[in-house]
Amino acid sequence: MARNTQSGHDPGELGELERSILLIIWRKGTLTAEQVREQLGRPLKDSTIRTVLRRLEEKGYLTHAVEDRTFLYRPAESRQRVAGRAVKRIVDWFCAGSVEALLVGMVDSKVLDRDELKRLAERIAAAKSTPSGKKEAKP
Amino acid sequence: MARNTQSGHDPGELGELERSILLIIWRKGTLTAEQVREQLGRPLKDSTIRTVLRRLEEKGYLTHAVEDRTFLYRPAESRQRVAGRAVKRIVDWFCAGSVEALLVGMVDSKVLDRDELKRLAERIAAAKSTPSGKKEAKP
DNA sequence: TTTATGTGTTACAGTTAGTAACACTATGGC
DNA sequence: GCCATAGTGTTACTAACTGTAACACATAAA
Repeated sequence: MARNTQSGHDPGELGELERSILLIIWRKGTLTAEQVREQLGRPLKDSTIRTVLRRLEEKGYLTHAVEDRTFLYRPAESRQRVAGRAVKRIVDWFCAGSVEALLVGMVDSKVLDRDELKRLAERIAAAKSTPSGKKEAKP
Repeated sequence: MARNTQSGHDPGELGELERSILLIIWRKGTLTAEQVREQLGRPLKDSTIRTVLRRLEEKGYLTHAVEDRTFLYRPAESRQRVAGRAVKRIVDWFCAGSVEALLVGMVDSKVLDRDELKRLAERIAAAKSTPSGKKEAKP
């Protein structure tokens, strides 16, 4: 046996190419395989691109709609949402579920500055604590 | 070609068993292969345990000292520090380096509650902004 | 010297990501 | 109606990584 065996999908399982492609789609919104290929710097056959796109869809990161006989791929979830879940996984694994421990760890490993954290927290709390109609992509 | 090809080490690359063992060592501090085996619930041969321990050391998560002809494994880094770096990787990949975006994502995906975030931030800021001798494991 | 106990080496199988060829199908131009 | 083109579906091969372990070697204890 080998490799993760994770139930749900979550990044970290993404390879380099998958990630690049996913990022491109997040950036552009909706793309065909061909367009993705153009965006990528690397010279890859389009069967390659399409295989990766299909896998990303299987893993739940993308969806597609068929328009005029062509697949239009779109993100199935926002970048940040995916990132949020990825972090949750880390928190569960390495911080016994304690977000606080994680934040402390981030401060420790200089990923985040103490003061910055405080500022951000305030900003975020302020920005959204008043659900002033601000629509929100839901689960 | 396949699998990550990451330069530095970072979790996410850890398999289930590796993670379990790493967690045990973080919990207990210093252990021999045998002790690790006892801690694990599963019935694994000790060559298995030792292989995994060696790999974890190669990856930089553990160190060992030889005492009386026996290997004593210890964490090379704290759990939280490793978690912090893992999160940084995610932030870089999926949030273009913006921790703020990540925090927002966490709030979005319900990993973290807005208010909780604020409380934690304050607590953390308060707890350590006065480096009152509180020793700290350094990089 | 034999026996434990612990280490080093080597290996094999399963999974996944990177990469791609090839076959099949509409669709538009001639 | 026939063919070339564009796009899809299927299938496959390889390398890397993890889980799992056997086996050989060394040394301390009995």
